[in-house]
Amino acid sequence: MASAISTRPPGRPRTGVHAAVFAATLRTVHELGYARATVERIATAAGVAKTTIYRRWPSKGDLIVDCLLDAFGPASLEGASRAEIMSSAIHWIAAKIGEPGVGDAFAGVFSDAVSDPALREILSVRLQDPYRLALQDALGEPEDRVRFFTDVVVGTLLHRMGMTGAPMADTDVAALVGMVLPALQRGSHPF
Amino acid sequence: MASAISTRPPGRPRTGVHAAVFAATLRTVHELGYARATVERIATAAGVAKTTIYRRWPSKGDLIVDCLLDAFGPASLEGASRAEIMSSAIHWIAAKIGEPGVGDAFAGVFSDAVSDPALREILSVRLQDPYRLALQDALGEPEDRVRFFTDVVVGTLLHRMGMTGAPMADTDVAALVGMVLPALQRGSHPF
DNA sequence: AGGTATCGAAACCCACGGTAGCGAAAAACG
DNA sequence: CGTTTTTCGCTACCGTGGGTTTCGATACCT
Repeated sequence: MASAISTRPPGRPRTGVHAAVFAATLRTVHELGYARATVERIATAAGVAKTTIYRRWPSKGDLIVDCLLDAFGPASLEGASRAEIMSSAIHWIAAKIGEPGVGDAFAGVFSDAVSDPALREILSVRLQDPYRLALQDALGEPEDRVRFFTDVVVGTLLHRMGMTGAPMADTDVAALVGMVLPALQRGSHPF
Repeated sequence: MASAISTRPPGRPRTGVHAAVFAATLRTVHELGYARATVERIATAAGVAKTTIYRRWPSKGDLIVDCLLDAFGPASLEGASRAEIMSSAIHWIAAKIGEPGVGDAFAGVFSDAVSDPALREILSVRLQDPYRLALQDALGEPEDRVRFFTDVVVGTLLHRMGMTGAPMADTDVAALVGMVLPALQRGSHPF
């Protein structure tokens, strides 16, 4: 296969624009809300043409998911015991969702995904699955249980965000931890 | 104030169309999903003109909220103990969200509300507040606690619905109950 | 310089929420 | 019956936003 990789293709190279677009996305979503954060406005805020955005991301949903992946970064999942791991994971995702723009963007794509199976697939596979698999491994819990805990934690945080417009306060996050941990310890038979 | 009520106003009376529109709304949302359930399509499915819909409901959000109010009906909130009341409430809302069209409509309007403060107000005041107040009364719990439980229960159910496209299975609803009840019993200090 | 691929700008298409204007139909009243 | 009043369905329309197309300009490599 010829010289394969590492040979720079001919023509004008792409300008590195991901970082600027991600920053502009979060900033715009934070200032205007998800619905008013149009691709046009995001492009303008990033100092880039709308067409350039669509050359890199096939849809607004893909852009947001990539932006969230960049904002979340790798999961930490620290802790000596299963309880500590779960606790730190909840605090971690709550803090991330609390960052300006991140929560709005997350709730926004999730909303769009409800009636868009393709976007739902992207959201599920690219954003949630990696963290879910890491959690399964760290906790030694089966897939369904981790999915259940994910529904509870992320669902609660997003519902609060969606209804009040503000991220969940620390005391409530603590209450969430205090509610999930016993269920984790009890095992898979809460009856 | 003259003859006040009970005097029939002149002119052509309105055709009773609410029931047909509500049914058409749930059916259309169930078959096509929230995003494809346009007002135009709902009107056609109800055998009514789009303008007639907008003569009765100021926006699509109001229509959906009214439709959900009609579908939910009054809360039951039966049970001898606080635990039984909470348990029956969770099963009740889970069953309602599981009805064809209801969950999709709920998740859809919730999604729209994320970036639409006016719609969020409608959703909060007309749909959630009545049930929340009834729960506060029945459980004897303060507002913040009931809001927290609402976030957990509704958030979890909607997150599951949004990610999988299907309502939560009974065993998972039971697990949800098994997670919430101890927290309810523990009182407001889960530390 | 020549080849190639990207960039920005502008025009465009389409779907959808929501509005305006109109003639027709349905009731009440004389 | 005709007049009045209100609603009906229909069609045309507007604004916005996601996404595409086209085209000249520009940046890189050989």
